[in-house]
Formats: sequence, structure tokens, C-alpha cells
Amino acid sequence: MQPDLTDRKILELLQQNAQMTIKEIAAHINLSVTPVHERIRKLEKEGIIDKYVGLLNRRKLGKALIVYCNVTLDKQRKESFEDFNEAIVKMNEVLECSIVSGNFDYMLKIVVEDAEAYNQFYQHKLSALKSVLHISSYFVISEIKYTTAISVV
Amino acid sequence: MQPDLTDRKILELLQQNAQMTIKEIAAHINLSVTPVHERIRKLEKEGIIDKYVGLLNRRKLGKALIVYCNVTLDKQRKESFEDFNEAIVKMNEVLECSIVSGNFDYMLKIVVEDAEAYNQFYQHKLSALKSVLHISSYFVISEIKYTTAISVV
DNA sequence: GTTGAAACCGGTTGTCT
DNA sequence: AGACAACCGGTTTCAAC
Repeated sequence: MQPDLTDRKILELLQQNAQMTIKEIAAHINLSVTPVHERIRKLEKEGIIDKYVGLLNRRKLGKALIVYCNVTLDKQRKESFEDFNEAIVKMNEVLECSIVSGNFDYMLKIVVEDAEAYNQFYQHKLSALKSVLHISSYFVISEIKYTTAISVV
Repeated sequence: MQPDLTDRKILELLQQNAQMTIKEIAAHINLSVTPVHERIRKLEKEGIIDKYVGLLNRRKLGKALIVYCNVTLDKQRKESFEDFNEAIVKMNEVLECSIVSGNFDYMLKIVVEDAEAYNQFYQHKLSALKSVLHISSYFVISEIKYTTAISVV
């Protein structure tokens, strides 16, 4: 079932701060705790709320560099994609990987310590994959915006 | 202060599931609740844990389309960047926006309902910005990997 | 860092409207 | 479907080791 406006308000709040108490959420949307509690449970059960995670400060952990990169595969055979996908999922430097339309095959987002760490990743892990033909890397100079919250209201 | 190995194990767990109880975390890393509690408080206070958020299932909310796009500004003046940045931060279709090195200025990640919604966004919001010279859009055909967790161990 | 205890508070459940 | 109240479990703080 599709969430109504009240559900969506709850989703907006939980996307900003998963530690809000039900009481606080209830106050924000002028309800009591019971319906808020029921709605959250339903949204979790239906998988509309996928999970709750902690977001870390990259820089304070020495992961200063983000690189977006475009990858083209050697042969666009089914097995090439399968091999590449399987390898990418295991690489914890890769936060995002999607097959895209256009003049290359994949868009990746990679987080590493610094340029040297990226060089290591590039040479020994990414370009080492058999199916990879070409890679273009775009180093992030300044992160203007980053959010995990999609607009639902 | 830099987090030690125990802190990093806690961070790994909280990045996967922010709702783990302190008792559960303690069990995973063979400690009692008191030190785990103290460490988490410290990591939050130092801003190493930035925040806790709920992650939603895009598809179940009708936001089926991800588009990565490259933007080049008309004039690379300071004011052009400032205007563009300010406008982008307000657009809730834009989840990520970074200034990058290379043959264009910005990399964006955009989430919308469908191709028609992207068309509306593209025509009336993104390309409507005065400072924008050129936009290349890459539609996501298949999302292979998406995580918010950076590797810390 | 560990154990144990106590206070507190939010999540949870049942009942009533 | 929402409000109210009681219960339970986890968090939080403290003491002592």
C-alpha cells in the first residue's frame, strides 16, 4: 500500500535523523505515540524503510578522496558484466556502481584515503579486472552536497 | 584522537545497522556494555559518527530513476560557482553534487520518478540556471551496488 | 576494562473512545 | 484510527574492583 501524507512526513523526519523518538515525531506531526509507532512498524515491515545506518565523517577517518569513474568493458558479453559486477561488490572502496546508458558502461563512486591510495586501487584492483577496457577518473575537488534522503512529500 | 581497532569495529557495525543494541555490539566484539557505550558516546561527540539516518527503498516510493550528470558552467567565475552551488543545495532531486577535475565542472547524482520527471527537472530547473553551459546525462539502467558504509578496519 | 545495581526513559502492548 | 496508561527492555550513570 502506498504511504499517505502522514507516513511521508514520518519518512522525511527519519531520513534526517533516525534517532528521533516516537514522542518527538508525534509532536512534529500533531499525533500521539500510538499511531506513529504503528505507522513506522508498517513502513519497516513493508520495506519502505530499508534500514537504519550510522553515517561517518570521511575526513576524520582519513578517507579524504572521492573519485567518480566511468568504466567501459572490453566485450559487452553477459559474462563480462557478471564478472565485473561480482568483483565490484566485493571492493569496499566502491560505494556506488551502476550500469548506465551512454558512451560508457558503468558509473562508479569510490572513496579512498588519498591520490596514492587511488593509484593503488586503480592499478591493482580496478584496471586489473579482465573485462575492463577503459576507465576515466574524475577526482572530487569539493563536495557541495551529499544526502541519503529522497524527497517523499 | 584517532579511533583504535575496537572503535573501528564498532563503526563497522553501526554503519551496517544503527539499531544494534549496545549489548549486541558488546557481544560481537567481546566486551561489556559499559566501554562500548563510552566509545560510542565519544565517537558521536567527536563527530566521527556524523548522524544516524533511515534509508528508504526508492522503488517502493515511486522514485525509480537515478541519473548521473556532468555539468559545465558558462563562465568559470567565482560568482557562477556560488550561484550554482546555492541553487543545487535547494534542489531535493539532487542527492550528490561535487566539483570535479577533468573536462567538465560538476558531477551530480539525481533521483526522480521517471524519465518524464527527469525531463521536467532538466528543462525547468537544471538547465534553467543561468551559469550552466552544458549538461551530459547518464541514466542508470541497473544499480549494481549502493552503500553508505566506508571501510574503516 | 569488568561487574552489578539503580534510575530513567522510550518502545511496546492492551484497552477504551 | 487515535488517545491513554501500564509494562518491559535498553540506555545511562554510578560504584567498586
